[in-house]
Amino acid sequence: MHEQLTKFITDRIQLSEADLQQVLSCFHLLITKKNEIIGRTGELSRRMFFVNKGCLRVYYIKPDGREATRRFAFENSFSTSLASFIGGTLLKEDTQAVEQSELLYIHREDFYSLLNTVPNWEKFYRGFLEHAYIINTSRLEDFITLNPRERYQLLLKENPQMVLRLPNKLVANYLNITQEALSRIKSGS
Amino acid sequence: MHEQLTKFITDRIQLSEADLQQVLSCFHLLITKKNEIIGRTGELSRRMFFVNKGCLRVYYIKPDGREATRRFAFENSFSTSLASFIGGTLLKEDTQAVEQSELLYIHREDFYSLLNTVPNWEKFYRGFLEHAYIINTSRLEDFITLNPRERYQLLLKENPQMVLRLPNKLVANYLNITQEALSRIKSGS
DNA sequence: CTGATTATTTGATCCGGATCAATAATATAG
DNA sequence: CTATATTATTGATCCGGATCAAATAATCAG
Repeated sequence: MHEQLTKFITDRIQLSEADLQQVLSCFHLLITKKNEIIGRTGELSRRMFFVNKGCLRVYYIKPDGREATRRFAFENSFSTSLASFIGGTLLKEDTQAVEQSELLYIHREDFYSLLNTVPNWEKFYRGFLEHAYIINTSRLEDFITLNPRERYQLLLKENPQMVLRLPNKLVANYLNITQEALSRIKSGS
Repeated sequence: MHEQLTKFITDRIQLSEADLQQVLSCFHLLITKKNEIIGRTGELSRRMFFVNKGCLRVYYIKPDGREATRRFAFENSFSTSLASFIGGTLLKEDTQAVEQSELLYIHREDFYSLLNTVPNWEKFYRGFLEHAYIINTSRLEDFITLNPRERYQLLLKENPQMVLRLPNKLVANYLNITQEALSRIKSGS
């Protein structure tokens, strides 16, 4: 059950067997149904998820009820509403399992206490933060430098699985355009 | 010369006097002229800046030559093209002093070697990364959830100095709209 | 101080993507 | 398998912000 997570961690930092076991013991299994919501705006940010199987979607809900997708997380990636997780504050976004998923989650308190008990965990967290920052900055760059068609073409090039695997509706939302607009872009008109 | 920087650091982490001196000794003064460019797209990311006085602007240059501003940094904040700084890779954006500025910079190698020599520097870096992540995510949120007028109103509310201190042209660019559009928004039409 | 450059404002027009609407195609539940 | 709901496509229209243009105001260099 923990193979993928073990690989993810040991690819990034060195851990003694005891430390590894301590880390793994903090993670719990969560099986979700398709479309199940596992984090809601306004709740306290309490968990960080590792995706063993399936896909998570993190999205803002606008005042008019519409959604704006910040991120998708597929197999072998971590996902949390980090901005809230850091301070243990209220969530500003929902997290939804887009597919039937198999997740491993760690509680916020456990995550941060590992920083004190496992010597290399600080380094793991550092790498995690750096990666999260880079991903987010790249996405910000896309929005301020590209138009919708260019954003789609870039996504198709850099992350084809996302276009192939997810319904158009969600891909369009991720690109911050309507599904009608995406449909027209795809048909090349 | 190092008072503001000292305060910034000691507000965030505890350091022995010796450690503090070691950290400060890594920083060098740079006085810039107005509009001087201190980091260019394509160069290696080598420095991180602390703004003692003045203002930095970090912006992408699009294929057609137009610019897209990612960030402004005013007094008492750090600024670097972090995504490139982390890996020591090529810059994807320019950094420009928008005003005559007084900066303290640290070389990338020195910054990262402090992680090994100053016990609490890892914690400082962690806080830095967390803060940078939060800022960037908030900006991404603004772009995917707000329209130009709403982005301006939020900026005026949360960061009035930016609107008051910078030329409209730059504020508009930061909001990712034209200066004509900003002018019309301001005049309330 | 003065001329030249740069920034701002205002107006006219244009255009990409949103919205609204109607089918058609798929997916899902029972 | 079938009925129902959801998603995708296509067309018509609309609208916010871009573009282009011109006049004014503000800055800056000498």
